[in-house]
Amino acid sequence: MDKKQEPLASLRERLTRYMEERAMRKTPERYEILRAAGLANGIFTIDGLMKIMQEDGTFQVSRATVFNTMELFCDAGLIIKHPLATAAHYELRTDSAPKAYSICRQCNTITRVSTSTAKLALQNLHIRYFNIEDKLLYIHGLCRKCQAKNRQEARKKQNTIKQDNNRK
Amino acid sequence: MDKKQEPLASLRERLTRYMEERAMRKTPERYEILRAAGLANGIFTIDGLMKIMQEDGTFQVSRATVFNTMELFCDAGLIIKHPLATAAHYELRTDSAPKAYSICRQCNTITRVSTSTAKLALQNLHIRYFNIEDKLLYIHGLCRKCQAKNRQEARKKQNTIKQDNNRK
DNA sequence: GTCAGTGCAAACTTTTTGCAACTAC
DNA sequence: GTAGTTGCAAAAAGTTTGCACTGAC
Repeated sequence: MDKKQEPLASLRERLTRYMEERAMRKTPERYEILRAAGLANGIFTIDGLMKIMQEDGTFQVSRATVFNTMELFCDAGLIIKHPLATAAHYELRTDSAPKAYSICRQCNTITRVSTSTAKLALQNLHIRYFNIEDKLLYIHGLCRKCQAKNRQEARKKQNTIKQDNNRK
Repeated sequence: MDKKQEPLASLRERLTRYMEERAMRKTPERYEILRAAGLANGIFTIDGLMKIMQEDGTFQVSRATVFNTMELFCDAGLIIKHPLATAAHYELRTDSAPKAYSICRQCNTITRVSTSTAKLALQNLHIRYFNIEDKLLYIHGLCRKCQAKNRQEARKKQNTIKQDNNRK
């Protein structure tokens, strides 16, 4: 069995249990969307998920249903929602361990980063009267690509100024 | 001098420097919006900021300009943007120390929390090739109020079921 | 058979953009 | 005077909602 499918199977069970407890209908759409989220393999957007389902092909679900279902999955604790400036990003939530992400303020790319050091510190962090479900650390800044891009543009600009000076 | 005004004065200077370096216009609107952000005293939204400026009265700025200016302030590193599910929240950025927030998944309230323990662990956290500007820890879960509210509703529901059973 | 859930389109909210008018330089 | 900014309104993008239809129970 594909190793990646294991957490997905667990999530599927949790979804079933969640819906049964609340007497909700176990529609094929809901399971299909969860499956597609598994195929996404990491962080994804609604658009991305729609594309995956279209390419995968076997099943068509409307955009509105995907939105509604994502909210259900969030409430059920099956996915994590990252409400970024551009569009909400999601990812499967296989455990409740603290997670860290880098977000580039220029290209808005979000990337999961592994920070075992920070994780340990955050693990036993509590807040009085607040029932913690998730700890998400967002590290904002400039990614490698954008740093390089900016350096190059600064160089170009510098050259233009030099040319201007030579012309005088 | 009002103690609270000190960081604001520093931010004003940084704004001036930022704009001068880029030959941007030091318009009264920009300084006025920064002042209003100081009056907000914590985390605020665009709507909240507009209201503050209306009540404060001396100056009127259009919504679009506030949005544009907030982006400028972000780029200048004067404010932190929290792109939440409901609407973006902002706050003045007086230093680059790691910050933590609790966000209730039910009422969407965001609150700054002091976590000296986590701060220390996050302080010396680095990512290869990534130029870190801010570290924001979001702690998702249920706030005290919503927990109480949910408990109360569960109790009410339980009573209804009991009544149903008695009727039979 | 019933009603929760879906699909579609339309509404809604937040944010961005185009353009004329303005004003800081 | 000129070009960067503002204000307004209109557009865009993302998300939510209303309603008729469908299918899970």
